[in-house]
Amino acid sequence: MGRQREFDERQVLAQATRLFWREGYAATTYEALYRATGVTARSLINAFGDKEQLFRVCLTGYLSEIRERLEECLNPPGSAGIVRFFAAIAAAPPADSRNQGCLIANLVPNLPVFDEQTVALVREFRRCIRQGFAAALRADRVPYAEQRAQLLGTLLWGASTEIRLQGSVGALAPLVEELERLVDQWRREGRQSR
Amino acid sequence: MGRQREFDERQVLAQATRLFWREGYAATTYEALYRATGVTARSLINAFGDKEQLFRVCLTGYLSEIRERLEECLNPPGSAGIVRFFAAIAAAPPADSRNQGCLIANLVPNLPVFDEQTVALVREFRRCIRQGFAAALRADRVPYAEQRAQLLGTLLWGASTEIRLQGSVGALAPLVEELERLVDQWRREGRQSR
DNA sequence: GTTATTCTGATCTGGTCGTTTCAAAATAAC
DNA sequence: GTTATTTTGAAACGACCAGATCAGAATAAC
Repeated sequence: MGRQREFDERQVLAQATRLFWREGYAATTYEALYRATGVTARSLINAFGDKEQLFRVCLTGYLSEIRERLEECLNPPGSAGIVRFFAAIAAAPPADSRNQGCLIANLVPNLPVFDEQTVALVREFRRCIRQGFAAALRADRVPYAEQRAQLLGTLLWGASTEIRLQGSVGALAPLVEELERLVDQWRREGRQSR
Repeated sequence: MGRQREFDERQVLAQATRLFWREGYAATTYEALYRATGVTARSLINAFGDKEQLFRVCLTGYLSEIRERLEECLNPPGSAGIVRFFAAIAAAPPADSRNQGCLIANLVPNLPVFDEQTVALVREFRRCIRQGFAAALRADRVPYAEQRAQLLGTLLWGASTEIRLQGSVGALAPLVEELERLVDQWRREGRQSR
């Protein structure tokens, strides 16, 4: 019923996500969104609600992509999957938005300006990562799995900062290499304690 | 010559730093600065230049404080100092601004809005941390010192994110514990390879 | 075709914020 | 005391931005 929408929601969301990713939430104006998507502010608000709600839709899509990627890497289960996950991040093509760091990590310093639902998404992201890492470590009977999963989760936040500061995922290679040594060591501990 | 300043610059800078730390650069308005310091926008601009220049003075003070703290912890030299450094961060009193994460790490996601000189400060911070960590590892003949220093530096960025997300340094305790195990292990490698 | 509903584009509005202007006040040098 | 210089407060400026209003266009149900 009524006039039908003139734009493809998925396409618009993808481009909006890219913009939010590169410029940040606050710096992304409706005008910039219009330039990037060809959709006017009025229509965006009509379709998705206000700016933060639109942003939240983008965040939700991002979160499920990450979740998917994490599950892929952690299959077959085991701590090697953690290294695969970091390596996959470090392998983003040069023009990819991922060279801007993690979309979700980037908003942590600005959390006070967001409402509860958005904050909840950030916490969900963290929980998801930490839980995945812990399961992977337990699969290899690595001791202190929870604590080490926390350390790896913290390291992932840091990797995002590092990427954002460099503007590219390139500098992550040595980190992945070192991470591999670390996880190998933990896996050895797991075999000994069996 | 001329009328003398009616406020104590150091005191104002300290309070401005606290405000920037808690609210972030963009969210800190001149009016908030006035409420916190009693100094009007006109006077601040007169004394320190525009908002970003004022911020940069705060950043510079913060940077030298961190540098000092790092040197303290890394004395006597050795990898144990790294754990001391992280532990010192995790020991901030509840009302301390440090419960808001690292002042410098917090601006990385918003780097595009800052000019070259401010970005340079961020890079200087990173260089300083990484170099300190590497020297500490080399003192114990830990192998892969540079790469591992990079990993620890990345972990420090992540710790800031974690603190900022939690609003307190409390959740850092398990991380420090795990870090101690990790550094101990590296030190053992150093002794073996000697 | 009619009606109701939804979308779209142009234009406003209300508000915020960083910075400037201007004049007055205060002080140092002479 | 006079002059030159600097600081201060109030008000105003100019830019920007998120979201609202409103009328018109398009479309689906009937």
